[in-house]
Amino acid sequence: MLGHLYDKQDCSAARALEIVGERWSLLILRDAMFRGHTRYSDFMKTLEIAPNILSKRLSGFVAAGLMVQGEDGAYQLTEKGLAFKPVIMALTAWGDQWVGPGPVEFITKDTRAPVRVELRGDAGEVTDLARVGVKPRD
Amino acid sequence: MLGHLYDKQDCSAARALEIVGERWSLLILRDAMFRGHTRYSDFMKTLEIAPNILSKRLSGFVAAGLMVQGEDGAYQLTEKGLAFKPVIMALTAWGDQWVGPGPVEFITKDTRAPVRVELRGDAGEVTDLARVGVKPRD
DNA sequence: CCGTATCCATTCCGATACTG
DNA sequence: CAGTATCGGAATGGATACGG
Repeated sequence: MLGHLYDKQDCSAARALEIVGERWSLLILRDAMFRGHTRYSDFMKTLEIAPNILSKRLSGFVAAGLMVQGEDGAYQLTEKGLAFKPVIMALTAWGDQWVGPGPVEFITKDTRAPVRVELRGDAGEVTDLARVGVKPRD
Repeated sequence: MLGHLYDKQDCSAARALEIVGERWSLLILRDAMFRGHTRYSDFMKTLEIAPNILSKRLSGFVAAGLMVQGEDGAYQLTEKGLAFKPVIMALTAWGDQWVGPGPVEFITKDTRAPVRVELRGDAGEVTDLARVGVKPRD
């Protein structure tokens, strides 16, 4: 974890990045969420990461409550960790469209129907990117 | 930019992170997208970032096509840069729910109606987090 | 085999000083 | 105002050795 590097940023994004903003963090979460990795060695196989760094990241995720480590040593995502899925999906979709196509498509596990990240309003209407801003603080 | 650190990862998310995966990158994009920052000094005011790092990040974004620099020196987001909005929104929403509430709500600029990041299928149906996976490669 | 700890080289980052 | 140069320190990467 980055700790309090972004502490002066009164912003949810900054606080999120204190937990997942280090190198390799997002790729580890991607593999945990979408490749079903749970073991230290699973991540070592797909990520060309230094062993000490992987160890540090996994411990950090446990400390931050994104993962729990079972008695057998397996790292399981918590609800907090699983809730991070849309971030990975949005990042993947952006890379897919603007950097270069990849082999990844998101689907439901049961019906296998495609699923995408979208911007929607209260009534469920799709909202164009350019129209979206932040609500000014009072 | 990180260059080719994640090169072996045949994945859109990894390629995206080579462009936006360094420290401060996402916060700079946040300020460009949601606070309307365009000048070097704008970012210096809200981000407690070292000047050399900010310089490097902004140049990197221009090199990567996320921003263009006008003759007056202002940094403007391109379509590629604007398309990154859902990632910041998803990250903010996660931080808001799981790390601590922030003052940020997303709305449309015209009607001021709330907008959120959602997972939807082809028919527009909302899809639960836990049901989403990736389509296996052929 | 799973995972951790250590050593060292390299890269990255932060603070400050400086230039046009 | 908009950056660039420099330098010390922190984070990272790679190899290897260690403990269960």
